[in-house]
Amino acid sequence: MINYISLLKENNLKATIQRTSILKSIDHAGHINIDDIYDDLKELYPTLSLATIYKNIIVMQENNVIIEVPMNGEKSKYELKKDDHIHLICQVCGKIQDTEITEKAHEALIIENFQLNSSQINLYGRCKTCQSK
Amino acid sequence: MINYISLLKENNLKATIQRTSILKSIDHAGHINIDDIYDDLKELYPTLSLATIYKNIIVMQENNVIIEVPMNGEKSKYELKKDDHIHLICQVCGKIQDTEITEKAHEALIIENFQLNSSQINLYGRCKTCQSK
DNA sequence: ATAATTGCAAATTTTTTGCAGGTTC
DNA sequence: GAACCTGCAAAAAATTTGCAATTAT
Repeated sequence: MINYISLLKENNLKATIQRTSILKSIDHAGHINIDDIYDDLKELYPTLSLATIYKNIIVMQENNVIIEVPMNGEKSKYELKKDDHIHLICQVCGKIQDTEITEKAHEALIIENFQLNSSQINLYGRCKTCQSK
Repeated sequence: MINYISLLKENNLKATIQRTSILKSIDHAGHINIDDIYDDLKELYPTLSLATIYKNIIVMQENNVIIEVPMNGEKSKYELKKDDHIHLICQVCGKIQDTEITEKAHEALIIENFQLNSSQINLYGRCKTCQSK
């Protein structure tokens, strides 16, 4: 159970209800875009504005609370900041699942003459559930 | 030397001067976004419109001539269609370099319960040139 | 000759901005 | 109480659409 208030304060951001709600929405969804965050929250917080979400997505990225996941042919999604990992994106149901970068994979991505800092790995295919259909 | 006319025709698209020019622009740049394609071409073809570029980027993606490369915090870039590969993105100079997915890396990305179809791997760091600064 | 494509302008959608009032620490 | 944050409305930026004229095959 993540404490969104501490998470924000640790990263030098004031803990407003809007920010904690956005984080909760991202956390629950795993990966979610701005419009879906808005849809998710506007019932509970009818005065919440899209502009506020946009502003906070920017500032929370800058302060390392969340990470952008750019998507092919659709709006970027966002996830809570965590160590580099692999996204398994199901082309049937659209679900995004996280999986760790194994030691073996890590070694395989050591490339000559390139000083690696971070990685973004998206694998497209069929998830377990959609394979049995 | 790529023949853009054949490339288009092989993929069921009419070879217009606008399309071949866009492909030439993408090919020369390696990875380029829509605005930069427009800037690149508008001097040579002053009547070329951004709308035409947008329309063609969509149709050329659908017909497997080009691929979208979604970018963090900026507009998507496009590249000519080719086998899956790794992008080495330099965080200093911004340059994007392609490198092949080795057999070892390929094996390391075989993940249980996921039927892999294609991959998108972006590695962020420092290119060779920027390391020696 | 036919069907598809272009370029323009207009419409729509997405994102950013300015600022008065409110909130957090 | 100082600094920051929110929500609104308006502005700006990005993308899509409709259609008459043009072009590719």
